[in-house]
Parts: sequence; structure tokens; C-alpha cells
Amino acid sequence: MRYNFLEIEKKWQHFWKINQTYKVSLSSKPKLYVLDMFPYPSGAGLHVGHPLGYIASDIYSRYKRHKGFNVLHPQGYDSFGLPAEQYAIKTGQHPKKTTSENINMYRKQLDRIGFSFDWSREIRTSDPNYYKWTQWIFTLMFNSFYCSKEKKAKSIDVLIDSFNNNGDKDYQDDLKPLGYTFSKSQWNSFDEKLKSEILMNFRLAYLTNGDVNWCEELGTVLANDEIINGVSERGGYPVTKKVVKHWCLRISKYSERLLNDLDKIEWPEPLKEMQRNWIGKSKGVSITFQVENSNRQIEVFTTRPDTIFGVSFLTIAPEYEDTSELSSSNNKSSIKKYISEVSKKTERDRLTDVKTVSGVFSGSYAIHPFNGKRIPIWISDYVIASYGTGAVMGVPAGDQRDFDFAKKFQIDIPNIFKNIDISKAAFSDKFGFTLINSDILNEMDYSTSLDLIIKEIENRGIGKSKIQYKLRDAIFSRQRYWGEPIPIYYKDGIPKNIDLDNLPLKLPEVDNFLPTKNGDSPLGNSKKWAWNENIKKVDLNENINNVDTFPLELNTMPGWAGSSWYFYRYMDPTNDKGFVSKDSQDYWSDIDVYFGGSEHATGHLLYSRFYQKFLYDFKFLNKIEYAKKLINQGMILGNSAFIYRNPLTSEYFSSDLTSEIKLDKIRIDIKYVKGENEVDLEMLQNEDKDFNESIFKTKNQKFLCVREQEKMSKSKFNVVNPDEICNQYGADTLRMYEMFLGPIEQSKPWDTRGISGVHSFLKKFWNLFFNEDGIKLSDEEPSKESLKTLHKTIKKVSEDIERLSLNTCISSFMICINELSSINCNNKHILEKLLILISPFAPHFAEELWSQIGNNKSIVNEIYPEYIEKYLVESEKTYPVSFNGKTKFTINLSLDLNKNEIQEAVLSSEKTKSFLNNSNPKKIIIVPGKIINIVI
RNA sequence: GCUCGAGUGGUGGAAUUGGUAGACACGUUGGACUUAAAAUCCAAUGAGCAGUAAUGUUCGUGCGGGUUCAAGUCCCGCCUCGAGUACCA
Repeated sequence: MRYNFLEIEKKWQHFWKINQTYKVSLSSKPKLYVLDMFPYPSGAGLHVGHPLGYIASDIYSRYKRHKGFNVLHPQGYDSFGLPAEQYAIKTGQHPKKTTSENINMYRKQLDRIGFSFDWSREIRTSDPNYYKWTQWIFTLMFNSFYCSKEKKAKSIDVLIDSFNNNGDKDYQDDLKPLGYTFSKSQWNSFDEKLKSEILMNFRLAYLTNGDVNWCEELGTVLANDEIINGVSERGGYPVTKKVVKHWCLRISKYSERLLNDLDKIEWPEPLKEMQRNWIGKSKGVSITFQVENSNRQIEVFTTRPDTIFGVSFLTIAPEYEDTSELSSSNNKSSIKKYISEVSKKTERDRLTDVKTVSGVFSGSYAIHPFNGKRIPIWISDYVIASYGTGAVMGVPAGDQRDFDFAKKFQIDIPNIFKNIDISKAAFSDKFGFTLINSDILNEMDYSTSLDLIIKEIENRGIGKSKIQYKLRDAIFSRQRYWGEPIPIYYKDGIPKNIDLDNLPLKLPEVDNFLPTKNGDSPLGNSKKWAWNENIKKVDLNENINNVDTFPLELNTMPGWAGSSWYFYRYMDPTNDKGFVSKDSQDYWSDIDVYFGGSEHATGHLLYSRFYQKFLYDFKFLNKIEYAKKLINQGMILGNSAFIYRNPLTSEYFSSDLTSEIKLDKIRIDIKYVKGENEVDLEMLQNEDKDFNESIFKTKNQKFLCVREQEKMSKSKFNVVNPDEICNQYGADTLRMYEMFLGPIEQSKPWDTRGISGVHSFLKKFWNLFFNEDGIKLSDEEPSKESLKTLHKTIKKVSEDIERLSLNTCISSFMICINELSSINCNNKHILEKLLILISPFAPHFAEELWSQIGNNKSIVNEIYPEYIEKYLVESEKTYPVSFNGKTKFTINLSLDLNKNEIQEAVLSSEKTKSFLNNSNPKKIIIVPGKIINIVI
């Protein structure tokens, strides 16, 4: 019987669907939660790179089911956000429509690969029943603050109570830097607006007016992690700074916990490192400088207070709040000009322009707190307003940026390092120096001077130790249509949250959902977007009298709002009393293995950890981290093809032609390449409009192209569609081949030619079950040889799945089937156990043969075969015998022999004698069961 | 610049604790079957040298050094590639 994969796969996919084979519920069995990062359905469809992680997680899930676990393995769609909306805009349709179409297409493609997802738990972040809880969490954040003493989030009511009863007493440390001091009675006399303003400084979801990353092309604000190399991650559009009123999440309060708890999870080290860098903890000191002839002070942050005697200027950021106050009258216009120039720079310019030093003198001076020297205050964009205090002390001797700045503006460069030449560059090492010209610190090294100066600074009350983080609060507002509405309305300009009972606040229908260049939100186009505290959402078209309507927030949430907590919704997807029930959470607990790409390191994977900790603080969750283990699957690289063109004559050249002119590199669709690297010019000219007018160098010349491997992407014309592979070889072959390519965490090139090896393996396996008459298995006692092969494979495959080394599993299967084929094994006991072993990898294949050999139940819950050691016990070992570490020959010896007996046997062998050539060995090293090494 | 990875045949990769480097597969070459092709099966396949051959022998895991009886694996110093990040004081 032939291996008819198309028919088999269709049959079993249908079987699994109607029998709900993969549906799980709470049970007394041990649980396991295996999750993939859910996709955003983009419209381009799947290519073979997408399912790589899904296949690995599916194999792992299926294996664990065989091992007796109740496995939660769900899937859903991250269907709100920029990718979905950009696709809708591009195709001129409503995002709701395109999103559901794309989801259907994704689902069809996913189903063909035979995943064991429990689709009854499917979630979509754009579903109101889902985003109700996304809004609910936001509201909880709005009504919370971070208690610095207890290091956890608490209800904002705790803070209000304290203000009501004690004034600022309990929170002076937080209020003073903000400029607020008040007694109990003062607080109670404040109007609601002022109270709201003060509280806004504490809320974990807060409204603020400040500089944001503005992307005009996308018509929205972006978070830091959505900008790559100074342009938007989506589309690659320029980003500038703009002052906009926007919502933020106070994630920075969780910096320390986000950093420390990384040690508690088994995530890839490079990814943890990325998060650590992004959080960017540094220890330092803040020091206050008095401004000359003024009662103003400038506070700087530095990690090198030991270099304080090398200060020759201060620099403040252009956005620093008091720049105008500091500027003397004759400098005012040049300062204004400089500041406006800086604000016009795009993020990209700022990045590429790092080498250009710019700045302007403010006209004011500060007084050095130790030696009383006059220190000029400068303004420059090399200082970032949002980091530290927005002001730095310039120590040109010890910091390259300060050095460059001082050189450019001819500021003093006092040397404070003994016998170190700083004429060409600053000296920024923390070792190998002693200080000079440094008053009390003279002749001291780094650590001694550091300890002393910190003590001195604190004793004199001019500063204190401080820990600084790079992590900024997350900008939460998006001026876009396709996202969760932020459930806030404005009563007399004061933001109020919508009662939890009234969630979800559903996205309104609008005539026009396109973003605007000036940043007005599309939700403003709705006539129904207003709130009344009694009648709730108001339709402004209706004639409503005597009803106070309040404007609703026009911004929507970013894409990561819905993805920051979705893994809990799978546990209990239809619950309308809470985002997850206690029972479900107690049972499923957390994710055991989470599969996804490392590109989410500083986005989704950081935000979701923050959400986790926030919800943990309120005991809505009982773990401080949500995923014990994370696997970053690598990319599958596609083959891209390029040809070269002379930019002047538009002639095309074969790639091996050397030319003195710099040739343009033109990307062509890989389908025009035949064989290794020959371009089918006729096809290219016929099909590709761009190439019609092109002049080719010679008509009958062969055109060669250059190939490069890069990330698979539709725009690079190098995608391979999994459907095509399924049609030609079947899903089981696709699954096994993707795993066979290499370790999952590694990037690896796709080469469809290699797939035949895996496919013929399955055919070979299949053929063991059949002869000309049909199924033909023997029921006899299996041979020793076949038992050894089977148990060797059980051991190797199960160990390899446990450590997620799936490529080597495939090799073991191939070795196993090669061995069984060579002895023509058709033993039922052996083969049926092998079917269970292969079932996680090739589920359709395994189900079909399982039923053909007479089972009427699905194979998916069969118990995994036990590995029995006795079948593997060897009595002999082929020892490699090496001389001076180089293997010369092998010798078969019983494993029962001890060292002396082995030595005797080896030395008496003729071969040894010939290598020794009558000399005596200096030393003989014998590792029983491993090697024999003779030193001569 | 800084941080973190990774360099093994023509290709993808294997070698889990230092112990026969190159498993498994692709590709290539030769052969069988066939009128022919496809499919299938068999054999060879790291490089060099010697030999008709069996075989022998040297080199070989990015480069240079070291530790060890023994190094792809450990240590030191470089080179190259990839990823992340970037005026973070």
C-alpha cells in the first residue's frame, strides 16, 4: 500500500476536529502549559518560517501528553494594533473585516500542518469580551500607585486616605521632589482639579504632557521599543520629538523587580541580557551645584563622583525646564535658536549625527561645591532630559563626550590623573590611576576616592547616592482607530475612569478610521463617543436634553496592551466574572515552556512581566513570573537573488563580471532563478514589468545572479509557502524537515531540495508495515537486535525532546529505521511502540498506521513506551587504541575486564607490538569502557 | 563604541560530562533496474601523499599560543560574522 499522505492528513485532521481530541479541562492529572506567542494576522499569510516554533511546541506538547500530562496548548490572535490596521489601510478596507479574513486564512494554513491546539480556547485581542479585561487592568492601574516603602502597587485610595488624614507626612519623599508640601487641612481644602493633578503623579496609569516619539507617517506616537535605528519598526518611517498629552504606564517603578527576578526564570541568557541593558541600572551620586547670583540649583547625576575636581563645566539638556531662566539676556536669542534646531531633528538624525558636537553657552555660572570655582553652564543635546537629572557635570579629563565638547568650545581640560596623558583623549578607566589636583582625594585610587567623596558629599548635604535606571515609563496612547479604547472620560477636564461594571467600552463605528497627520484620533469622528454617568455611552445624534455629556478619551491602547496578559485568558477564556478564575489559575498556574522570537525581548516580554508583577501585587495572580522557561526559535532564512545593473547605461551584467563602475544591485524574485544561480531572462522580462525596458548586454548570454540568505519576507520575494510543501510532501514531512534543519534556537537557511531525505524516511518507515498483500506484521517475540534498536531510540528520543534538541531526534529515527529495514523487521511489538515515538513528530502518519494495525482509539493519549536498560547492555566494547593521543587501531574487549586485564590484553596484541617497535611504553592510560592511550 | 552569541566537509548540521571528529541528511560521482525518463535500490564521498589494490601515512573543527596522557570541547591573546544597543553621564 502506498503512503498517500494527502488523503491521510485530511482524514485525521477531520477526525481530530469532530472528536475534539485536543480539548482539555481541569483534571487531577499533572498539568503542563505549553504556549506559542500568538500571531498577528498580517495579510501576507504564513511562510515556512512562521510555523517553526509552533511545530517544536506541538511536538513537545504531544510528547508530554503521551507522558501522562494534561497539556494546555492553546492558540489565538493578537488582532489589534498597527500591523492589522496598516494592512487594512493599504487595502482600503475596514480593519474589522480584514482582520477576520486574515484570521480565517491563518487558521486554514495552520490546520494543514496538524497542530494539536485546543481551539475551543481561541482568543482574539480585538474581541470585546477579551478587551473588556484589557480595559479592566488599565483601570486598575489608573486606580493604583506604587508604594516605595513596601515596594508594591496599592490602591490609590490608600494614598488618598493618607492625604486626608495626615497630609503629606507619609509620602514626603515622593511629594517634595515634585514641589508639593501640604498639611491635612490644606489637602482637604484643595479643589478637585489640584487633587487630581497631585494624584496623577502617583497613578500607575497616568496622563502626562511631554515629549514623545511622533511618527507622522503612521499618524501616531510610538514607544521606545517600537523604534529601531531611529525609524518606526513598522514601515521604517521617520520619528521626531513632539509634545503631546498622552497616557503612560509607570513601569519604571518596577525596574528593580524586573531586573532581579530575571534570575528566577529559565530564559535564554542573551535575552535576559537585553532586558538588563534595557532596564540599565547604574549606581551613582546626585550632586547639587549652586547657580551664581541666583537661588537656583542644578542637580547632576554622575557615576564618577571621584572625578569631581576635574569638573570644568556643567551641561544641561535643551529640554531642561529652566533653560530660559538661566540664560542671560544677551544669549537668549542664540539659545532659543539652538533649542528649536534640536527639536526639529528626527530621531534618525540624532543617531547618525552622534559625532557632531553642538551646544550653546547659557551665560550663567555655577559654583563648585568643593573648591568654589566658577563653572560655566552650557546647553547641549548630548545630554538627555529624561535620564538622570537632565544635567551632567563636565569632566573632560575623564569622559570622552565631555572631552570632545570641551575641545570644540575651548573649555579648560584640567588633568586629574597622575602621569596620564590626556592631550588626545579622555581617560575613562576605573583602574590604573591615582588622582592629582583633587584636594582631599589626591594620590588615591578609584575605590578609595569613591568611598571618601560619597561620604563627604553626603556629610556636607550637597548630594546623595542614587540608583538610576534607563527604563522609561511606557507610552500607552496611540492616535489610531484599531485598538482598545482607553476607558476614561473627562469631567471638567479631570480624567475619570469608567465604572468596571460598564466595561467593555466598545470601539465605536466611524466613517473614517484613517489616522491624521496632525495627531487627532480617529475616534473623534464618531458621533457616539461621549459619556454620561447615568446613561453611559451617549449617541450625540440623538436629541438629548438636560443631560451632561462628557468627552471620552480619543486615544486607543498600543498593540502590547492585549498581549501583556493573554496567556491567563487561555486558562479560562469565557469567564465573564474575572479575567481568569481562581480555580483555573490554581490548576494551570503558569507557562511551563513559552516559544517565541527574541525580537520581543524589550517589548512584549518586558511589558508582560510588568503586568504580571502588577497583578501579583493585588493578589490577582499568585506567581511573580509567568513563564518558567522560554525558547527563542531562530529565523528561517530565505534565498534572495540579485542581479547587477550599470546605473548609467541600465545594462545588466552577470554577477561574476568585474566592473569599474559601482553596479546597482537589483533584487529579483527567486522564481526567475533556475538551477544554481542562472536567471531565466525570458521569464523575467515577460512577467516583470520593471525589466521590460531593460537593455541586456548580450542576447544569448547566460545571466548569473548572486544569492544571499536573509530573513524570509514577502517583500524580499524569497518566501516558501508551507501549503505548497504540504501539497507536495505532506504536513508530516514538513514538520519533520523543519525540525531536521537544525537546532530550533538557531537561524538556518531553507533549502527545499533537502526535504526528500525526510520524505523518503517516512516512506521507508511506512513500507516496514506492508508487503504486496497489505499489512503484514509478525506477532512473534522480537529479536534481540530489534529490541536493542527500539530501546536505544526510546532513550535517545525522549532525552532529546526533554532538552528540546529536536533535530537530533529526527536523526535517531532515521538511524532506527535504517537498522530495522536492514533486518527486514516487521515485528508488531517493535513497530507499534515506534509509532508512539514518532507520533509527536508525524501525527497523521502515526494515527493512520496505528488504526491500520487494529487500534480503534486515537494514538494521542497512548502511554509513551518505557526505556528498558537491559536491552542495551553490551558485553563487549570496541576500544580505540591510541598512541600519544592518536588513534591507530581498535580492539574488541570484554567490558568485564578491569584495568590490569585490559592492559595485558592490549600489550599482548600483535598490533600494539608493531607500533611499540620493541620500546617500552612510558605510560598507559586506560579508561574502562572508553579509551586506551599508550604514551611512548 | 559597548554588550551578548557564533565560526566544524561542497551544503544543513552531529559529537549531552575533555576520550574513535564529521553521526544523520542533502548534494556530487559511479553502478543496478528501465526502450527511455521518473521513482527505487546499491556503492563511494574531509583534504593531501604513496600504492593496481587491500592498505599505509600526513594534515584537519576561524587564527596564534597554553594546560593535559588526550582539546571542536578548558585557559590566554587575536580575526571574522551575526544579534542587540547607542550621546544613559
